[in-house]
Amino acid sequence: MRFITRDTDYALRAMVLMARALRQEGRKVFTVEEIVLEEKLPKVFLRRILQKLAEKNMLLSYKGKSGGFSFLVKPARISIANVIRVFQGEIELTNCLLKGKICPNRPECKIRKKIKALNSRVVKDLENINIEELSE
Amino acid sequence: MRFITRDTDYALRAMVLMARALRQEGRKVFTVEEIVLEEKLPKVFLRRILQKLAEKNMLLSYKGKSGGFSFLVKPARISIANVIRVFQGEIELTNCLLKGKICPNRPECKIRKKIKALNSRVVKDLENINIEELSE
DNA sequence: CTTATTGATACTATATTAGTATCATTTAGA
DNA sequence: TCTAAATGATACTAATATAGTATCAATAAG
Repeated sequence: MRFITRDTDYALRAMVLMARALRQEGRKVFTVEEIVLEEKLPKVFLRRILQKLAEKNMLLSYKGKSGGFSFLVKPARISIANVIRVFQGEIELTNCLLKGKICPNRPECKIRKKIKALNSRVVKDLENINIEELSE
Repeated sequence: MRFITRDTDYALRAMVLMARALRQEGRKVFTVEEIVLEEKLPKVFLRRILQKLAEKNMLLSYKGKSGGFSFLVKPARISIANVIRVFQGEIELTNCLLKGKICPNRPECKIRKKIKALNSRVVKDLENINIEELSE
């Protein structure tokens, strides 16, 4: 089962790396190249990922020579849930039941309700894990 | 995000239907055709799904004329977790970190530990929702 | 025996995921 | 001012997973 896709995974790793260097060495700006060397990730793919995080106002990007990416939001305020949402959309365990096509006759389906309650807990948990603590 | 695939979804619906008819009318054996008519599902696809449930010893199949499927295990003892496992394998939110390829340098990765704890809770929750109660 | 059923398996279609290629734009610094 | 190093944007390709169809074999009730 795929819960976290590679987009999300790479984004988390890149930011965890950045958060650690920020805390330990005060380093703020990272190029894609630097992160790729540390983490051994596909370069252009990671670039697009960081671009998206910048577009979503988690990171700040600097174009041109000696450019790169830094945090716009403090690592402590970026949760795993936030990152998942950027790349995978809303966290939704009940996809099977919410679309008319698949479950047209069950407006008050029990499976749905049960899974929704579970979903809320999962989301809450994911909201409570942030990049800062992951970097410690 | 895809948590429950259509296999799992159809399997749950078919069994919920069967459990309800069993409780309400004492009906035990259902043909694929009957379930398909009620739930509007693709026939051959559902057949394969029920075959798999039989293979995994949740259902019992009867071949030949007036054959069909019945429960081998009581609906109350079949959890959503059981069904997910049949079609999607072990419930594993940390697929991103457990495969050597993707995360070779982090044997004690923090993200992994956190998500593992979350995973345990999700599994526990899914173990506690069964077909019988879904049919009520 | 015939027919309605499941068993098994090969095939196809579609969607998603993962990644590459390429060119445009920006900007620091020689 | 020019160049090189960086991100921005977008189109393309490959691999994988998901969802389903088609078909024939085996079985067993009546």
